[in-house]
Amino acid sequence: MGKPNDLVQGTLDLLILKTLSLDAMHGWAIAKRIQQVSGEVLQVQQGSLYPALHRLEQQGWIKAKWQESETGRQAKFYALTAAGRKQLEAEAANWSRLSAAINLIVSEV
Amino acid sequence: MGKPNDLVQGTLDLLILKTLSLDAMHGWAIAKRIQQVSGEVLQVQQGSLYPALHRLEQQGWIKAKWQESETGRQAKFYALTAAGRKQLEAEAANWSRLSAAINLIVSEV
DNA sequence: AAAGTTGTGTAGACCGTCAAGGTATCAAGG
DNA sequence: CCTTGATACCTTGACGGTCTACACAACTTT
Repeated sequence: MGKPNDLVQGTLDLLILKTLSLDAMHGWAIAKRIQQVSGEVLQVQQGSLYPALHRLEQQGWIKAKWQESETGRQAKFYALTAAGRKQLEAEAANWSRLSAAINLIVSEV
Repeated sequence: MGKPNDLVQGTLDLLILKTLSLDAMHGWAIAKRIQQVSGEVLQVQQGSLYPALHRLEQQGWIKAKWQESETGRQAKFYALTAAGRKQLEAEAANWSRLSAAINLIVSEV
């Protein structure tokens, strides 16, 4: 099933921020949730996930805290910051703008 | 105007193929047309355009022919091949699939 | 004469993703 | 007890598409 690309380049930050806006969770859970909600279409590789999380944390858009996971193990829970909420809005707007523009082309007659 | 990214990474091939499916045209005109049809949202830089055209030609999806442009100058006109039409279908389907999946996440409540 | 438009092209840097590996803990099955 | 699989974190290196910034050429406009 894994088609050529499992992600659209540049949208991972948006996906993570949006997912975290619903609930704080750890990296592993974020990946699982994106995969599940997208109907198994989007696959987040760990080599994409963790660098992205560190990137977002460094930008101050998310904040990490070690906590016990549902399975009783220590896991790094990420939560959206205020700046992250703003960034999410900006990225979501940008995505709408760009995907709408692309659809204009694709549906051209 | 010029936001961070003028394109969504990985969609340029689709945009070019789709544009050429309506009419054979030269590179410069392709870029202008994408920009115009998208309402000036999508900007195709020359450093993206020409490599992409060469890539597509090498894949056998488009074919070049020198012809006189509307302004009376020589220009390289590109036309979609049969394989290119197939590729366009595949890329369009993939875009639908992926963008729909992303929208599922983004519009999550 | 200079500047702008059309038109093609390249070089190098940038950066996000992917493939592939590593570490560790815990649960379940043989 | 030992292995397998799931959970959970992480890094390294390669890859590839896009961007910035150039260069070149011909023709038009100011």
